Amino acid sequence: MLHHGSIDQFLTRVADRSVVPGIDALARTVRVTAAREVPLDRHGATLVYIASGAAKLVARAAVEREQVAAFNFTGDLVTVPGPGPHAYVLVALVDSELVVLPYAALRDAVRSDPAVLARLLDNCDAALGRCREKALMLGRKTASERIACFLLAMAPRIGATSGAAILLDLPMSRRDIGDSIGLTIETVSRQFSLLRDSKLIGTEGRSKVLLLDLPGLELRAGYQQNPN
Amino acid sequence: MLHHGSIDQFLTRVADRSVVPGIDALARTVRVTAAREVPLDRHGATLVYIASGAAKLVARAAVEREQVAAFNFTGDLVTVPGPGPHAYVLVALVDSELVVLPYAALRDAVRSDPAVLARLLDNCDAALGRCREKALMLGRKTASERIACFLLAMAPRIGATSGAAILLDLPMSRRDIGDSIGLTIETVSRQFSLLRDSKLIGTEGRSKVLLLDLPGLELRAGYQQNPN
DNA sequence: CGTACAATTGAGGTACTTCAACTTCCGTGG
DNA sequence: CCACGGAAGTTGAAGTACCTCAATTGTACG
Repeated sequence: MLHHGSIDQFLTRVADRSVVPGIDALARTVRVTAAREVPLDRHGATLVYIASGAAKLVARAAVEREQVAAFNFTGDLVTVPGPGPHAYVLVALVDSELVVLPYAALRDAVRSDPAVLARLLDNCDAALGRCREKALMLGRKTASERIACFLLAMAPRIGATSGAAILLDLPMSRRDIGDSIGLTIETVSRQFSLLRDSKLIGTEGRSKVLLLDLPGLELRAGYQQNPN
Repeated sequence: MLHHGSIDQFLTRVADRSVVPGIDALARTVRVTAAREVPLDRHGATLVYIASGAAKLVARAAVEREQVAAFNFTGDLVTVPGPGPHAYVLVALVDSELVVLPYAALRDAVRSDPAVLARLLDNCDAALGRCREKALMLGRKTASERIACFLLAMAPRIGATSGAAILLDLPMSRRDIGDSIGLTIETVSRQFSLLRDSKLIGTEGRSKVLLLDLPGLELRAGYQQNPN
């Protein structure tokens, strides 16, 4: 039986094997071009696997007031919440290949499959951990701390080591960054300039950021060493 | 074999049965009095079941700058993150009975137990959903919207219907509320006063809040009906 | 009933936003 | 290859929502 390549990739990465009973009836492969919203069935939560590309999970607080709940990259698994007090949409940041599944139906299909459940739980734990760090940032950090936190959080996810420095090729705009960390584009821009002046980062073009001084950035981010 | 009552309760609620192999070696029952930090092994993440009481999960952004990541109540399951860029502690809001387990060891013990994994996943999904709503609130809502959101979020968790209204007996202080929604105690207090003046809520003593007008509060909270 | 702490209320300060103008980047077409 | 044009980003000046500091009032516990 023939699978689309993205679903194969999803199965081997998420289930550690090529077959999950009933998955073909659920999974749908979608190509989405940059800046386009991922089309979803809106009857409940949706699970999206990013076979390639990058996306932002956006919550609408009001017209012209959006909060980026998460950025996700190739290989990531995202759950998009269903109906609730606020509407969530997934928007591609670059041309992307995605596998889309209704979350409830998937959960039911893998109900007695501990390996897949464990994988989903790992993924959810990681997302929760990142979301808590984001909440901390949004609630109790200054603008300059937020930018440093943001860059440090991106480093392990999309950073490439470049000598002693780390190179980030950010697929999101200043507006997306601002919507993610609760600032305006102007404030984001000013803070980037300040970090550049402090020699903590270097920039190249619109999207490339070079993290020059990680300890300095961690200090700026207000990272507290866990005292234990 | 004799279990402590709280562990029994944990097992029947989380595993839907009274036995999980190896659980006795892992689980520890703890009584914590109000305002006390829950003692945890700090080698990794910890799972805490609240057999009775209430607790706040606190992240330290800096000295005198705390963010409440979550409030949890009787019957809730909380994962406390282990070492990372910021330190997390769980603090009892009232006298509480808790079951404490090292998360990694528990995960290993239930590795091939789909029922427990599914329960943990349900719990994590719910926590992630609430955390995302909190991030939205912290990033893009005004002070008055935040208070309304907070009260509406508490309603289904600890609210008691009182005629057409909902009565909340809040176990947390104004400072805790402020640390949860990213405001100072003074701003929280002022917003409570404004809501009272608008007849959207009533208050009684320090802790009791009566939600008088849910549609009005939802409007004030900036809830967007999911358009689908 | 008195004390200690929590909450409220007021006045002034500030970090970030808003509004505006300018500059840079980069894809497109000459 | 270079020039053009529009969007993205940067920088500056003024405004505002929330914070900080301070004093008062309220609440619950001994």
